[in-house]
Amino acid sequence: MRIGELAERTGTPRRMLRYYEEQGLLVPDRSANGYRDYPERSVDRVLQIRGLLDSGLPTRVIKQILPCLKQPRAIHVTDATPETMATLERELDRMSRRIDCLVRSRDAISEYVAAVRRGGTDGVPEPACEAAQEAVSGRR
DNA sequence: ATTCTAACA
DNA sequence: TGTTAGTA
Repeated sequence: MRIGELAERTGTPRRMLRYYEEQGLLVPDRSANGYRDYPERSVDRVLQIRGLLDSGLPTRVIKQILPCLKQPRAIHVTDATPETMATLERELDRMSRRIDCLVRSRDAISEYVAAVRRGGTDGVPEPACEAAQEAVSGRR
């Protein structure tokens, strides 16, 4: 399939699809006319890439483990070289920190939203306001 | 009509 | 990232 179809089927901008190629992730074949030609499996592959990206993994790390990933899903790296394992452990750490941050943000924003719904736009308790501001700005 | 590359602000 | 240009 060509880039347009893959873009629609994965909800990913063509621009990003070309970017992934630049970064060495999904490198498609080229048809005679020079158009990128993606195999069916690309749909899952793009979804997997996006999932990893959304999880905060940098493209360089994804590039490092993507070729080892088992077709469908599940992040089971086939050949676990010690270097790769070290990278993965570092990422695991970052993820945990990120999750903590997200939880704080969710709770703070949730509290703020609840406060606004119950009281007017003005009578919002200071604590909820500050907590939300803090969370949104990524501080702490 | 679609895609391609490259590059601007 | 949007977008535009000039192609194939």
